[in-house]
Amino acid sequence: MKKGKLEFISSEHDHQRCIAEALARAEEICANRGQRFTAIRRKVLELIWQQHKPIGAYEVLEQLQRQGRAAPPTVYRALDFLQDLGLVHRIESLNAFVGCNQPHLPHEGQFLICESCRICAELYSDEIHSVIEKKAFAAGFKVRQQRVEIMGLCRKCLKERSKK
Amino acid sequence: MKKGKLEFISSEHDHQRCIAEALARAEEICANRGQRFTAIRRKVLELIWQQHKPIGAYEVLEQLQRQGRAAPPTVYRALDFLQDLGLVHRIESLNAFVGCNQPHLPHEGQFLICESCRICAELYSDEIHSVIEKKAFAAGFKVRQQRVEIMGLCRKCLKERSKK
DNA sequence: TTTGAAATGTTATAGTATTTCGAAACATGG
DNA sequence: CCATGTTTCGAAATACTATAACATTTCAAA
Repeated sequence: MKKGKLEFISSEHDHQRCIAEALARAEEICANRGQRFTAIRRKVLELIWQQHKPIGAYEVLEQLQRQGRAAPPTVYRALDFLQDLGLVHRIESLNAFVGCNQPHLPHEGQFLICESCRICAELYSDEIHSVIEKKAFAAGFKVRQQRVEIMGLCRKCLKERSKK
Repeated sequence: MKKGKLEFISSEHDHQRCIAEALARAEEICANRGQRFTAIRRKVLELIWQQHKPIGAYEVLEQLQRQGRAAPPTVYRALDFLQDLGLVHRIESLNAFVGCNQPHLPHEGQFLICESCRICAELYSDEIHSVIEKKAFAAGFKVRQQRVEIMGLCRKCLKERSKK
């Protein structure tokens, strides 16, 4: 991932490696915080990272069930855990979950969601963050968390659309 | 409502009038667009405006049922209609709905949600809007809609908390 | 007054998330 | 190594949120 400038995932990127890195980061973060990165949690995180698209809890559940029994609470517990550690974000407008690329940095969620291909990328813009903070403060509001969800078309889908 | 600076709803504001104004605005907007402001739609909007807090669809349903039969689709249809006209916004992180103060202006949703008293106020910040637009554009993304949901404490709850 | 479109009624069902309680796995101190 | 308390997981039930599908009614324009 380039620094400073977000790029949508290119089709040629090595996704197996991408997943492996995410799992490695997760392992490290859990270790640092004395949390257990159990088999279920690892599997759920891995399933989420299969694509750069948000995935629903019940979709995760279905996948899990292909290798044994599982019930909704199993998935939701894992998702809660992963969210608490910043490894996964919930996309409110989709009721779905996506892996976080920068779990080591504390940040608020800023998401670009492509309505065509469903890919979801994260912005890490201090500028957006601070403008929101400023405006909220001006209204006498103390911010605990801010979520930004941006719907539209990613670069790739935009290009394809203009071809026609 | 003051211009330029958002104020959280003060407890002494004349809420009956507030509701009446919202209904009058709705009536006008419907008329302008050749849409029917039916009894159900009016009632649902009125229920939503009872408080400046987001209200769930099933809560609206319960209220509706106090004066006759009603089923979920009735409520969701009215909510869809009201959202299409900008009279109501959906707060994604709460699965709930809140009335819009500025339905005549096209705008994206920017919400301040108090986690203590649940009151929800809307920002109308061009600055937030344009910064998000700019950053998305820089990422090659074409924005169709943006949602900002800010969780924290409103002025009033903040003050009360500091008393203790 | 007919008629076609929009709105509503009704039943069923899909989709998302949590509660509750009990069993198992794990880390830690003795 | 065992006892013990804590965390994690299993399992069943249920709550909450939203939509599908089709019948019926309402309304306005021809």
